[in-house]
Amino acid sequence: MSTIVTRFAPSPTGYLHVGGARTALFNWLLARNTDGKFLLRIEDTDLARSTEDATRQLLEDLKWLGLSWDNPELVYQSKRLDIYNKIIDQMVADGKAYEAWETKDELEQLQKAAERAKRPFRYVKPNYTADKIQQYKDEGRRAVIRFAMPVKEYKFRDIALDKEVTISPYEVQDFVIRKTDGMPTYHFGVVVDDAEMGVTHVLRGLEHLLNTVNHIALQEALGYARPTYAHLSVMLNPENGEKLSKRDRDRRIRKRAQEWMRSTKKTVADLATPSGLTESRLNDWLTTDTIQLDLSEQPKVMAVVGLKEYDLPEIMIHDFRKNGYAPEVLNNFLALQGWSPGNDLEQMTMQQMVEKFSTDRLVSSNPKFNREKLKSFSTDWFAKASPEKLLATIKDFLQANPASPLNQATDEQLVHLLKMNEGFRILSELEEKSRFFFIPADQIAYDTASIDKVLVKNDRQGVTALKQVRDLLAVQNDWSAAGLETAVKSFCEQTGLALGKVAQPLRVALSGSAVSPPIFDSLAFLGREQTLSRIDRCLTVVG
RNA sequence: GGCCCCAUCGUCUAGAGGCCUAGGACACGGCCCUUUCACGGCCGCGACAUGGGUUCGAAUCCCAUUGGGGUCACCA
Repeated sequence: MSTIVTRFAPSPTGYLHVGGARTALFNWLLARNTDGKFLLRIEDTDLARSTEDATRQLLEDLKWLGLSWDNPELVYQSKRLDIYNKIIDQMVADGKAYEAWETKDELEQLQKAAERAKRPFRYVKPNYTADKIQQYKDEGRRAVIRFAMPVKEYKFRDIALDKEVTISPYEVQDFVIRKTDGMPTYHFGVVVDDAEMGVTHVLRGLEHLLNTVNHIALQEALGYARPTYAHLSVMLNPENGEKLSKRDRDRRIRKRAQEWMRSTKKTVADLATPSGLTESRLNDWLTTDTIQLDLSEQPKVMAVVGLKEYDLPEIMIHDFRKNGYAPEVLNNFLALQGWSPGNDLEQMTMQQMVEKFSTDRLVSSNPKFNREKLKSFSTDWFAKASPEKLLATIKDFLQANPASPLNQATDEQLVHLLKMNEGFRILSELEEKSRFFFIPADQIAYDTASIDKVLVKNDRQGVTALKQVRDLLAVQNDWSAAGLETAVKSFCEQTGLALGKVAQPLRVALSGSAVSPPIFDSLAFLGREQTLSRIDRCLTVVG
């Protein structure tokens, strides 16, 4: 039995997308399951979009997920031009490929004409005369190289679909293998590199299914072995049933902005002023689905319409990290999008997934990405995680959220916060509930609705209770959570107040909102001085 | 539109012709727990897209219809 070699071959255009991560995971799982090799290759042949920064982010995300690759030297396609050109030149010499002189514009015209005539567009090699070629050269045109694809029926087996896929001769056409800028196209790059790297199994998204015919034709022309193919289902956005896309985040913001304007009877101008964007820009964005806000504009609009980072659907791996998921949980959930170990088994460690993984349990229908279930997995994972694991995870989370006030916390305090927040789902929820501990008393923002409900309403009974409990706390000796609980509860018994009538005013006074960790833990964590000064400030606020 | 892929609860799925009165998980509903938000416990609701075959017998095999998705670049 020869070694199985898989690979992940992303193009570096930004942070890693969940779809890409899932493809990487499956390739990694297959390699680890069979004691094979998992290789990483950077497909940076699109000069306009590839950046070094993006490569760095990509590697960071892959490392965060724990998907280790086995080639110590990364393969960059942009560094392999000599190899590609040698092969391409030979193909041209052998008549297996040729120079084609049409410009992008000309090709586009042909495609449009075909669309108008309701015919599928297929490239047909024109008859270039020597004069014509000379004329093109004089115009300064540069030729691409096209592969003269043998016209015939192509068949290949797909082990994910568990079937033979047949492509008819009418579907094949001569495709570009070298662009005018001298770079190879994707089709050419993958075929050559997969062969040279000894890749035996290609697991990739279903969107590549029809590309496979180009690849096997090239393999035949070049005398390469054909790898085993498995095309994975496509993860879908549950809201519209389409492929998950970065644009989904922008859509969510637009939807919220429209709701905000409707419910508060605001105009575009009301949105423009506080966000600092122009009215015309916002108008275009609000009315056109294809126009997106860029990364610097998004937060400005979000702040105005009341959207938080974690309200947006996570699409990039980095989004999940920032929202406080553990990488193991994400991997577990991603593994279940298009694969199932059977036997009602769902929650697994990385090790279990490696042991159980098998390509014949791949599921071929497209899953809708269900974040609620992911969140539930996360809840269970955090509940079971060891203290050391929890601490490491929250520190990683804070590293991804440098602006969080929790970055001031000591390790000991973090452990404490983790303990008092038991039952939390994701770390961003813990952060949201606990950040007030680390915000100076005079910077606490009071939520007006909570102030009104808990303190002002019902003849300011809440204010009265708060004043009384302040007096009690001022002389309280035992400032432990248990001691505070005893003191406050006996106070409740004496006054006949329900605990909630005391705890909620306190909570609002300390945190500014009606939500916090358990009240006695919170008091103990803050300490007497902070507690009293926050109560005093709150009392000034309510007057 | 051409071509290709897919089709079990709202969602992710189990199911390899009789173990199916279709199992699990998430979501949802009810009750319980509770100082808030969560968490947790118990109970419940809920699916084989449709129509034809094949077979003693079909969620499972075949065909058609319908529906969904993908793809038609000098982007990967």
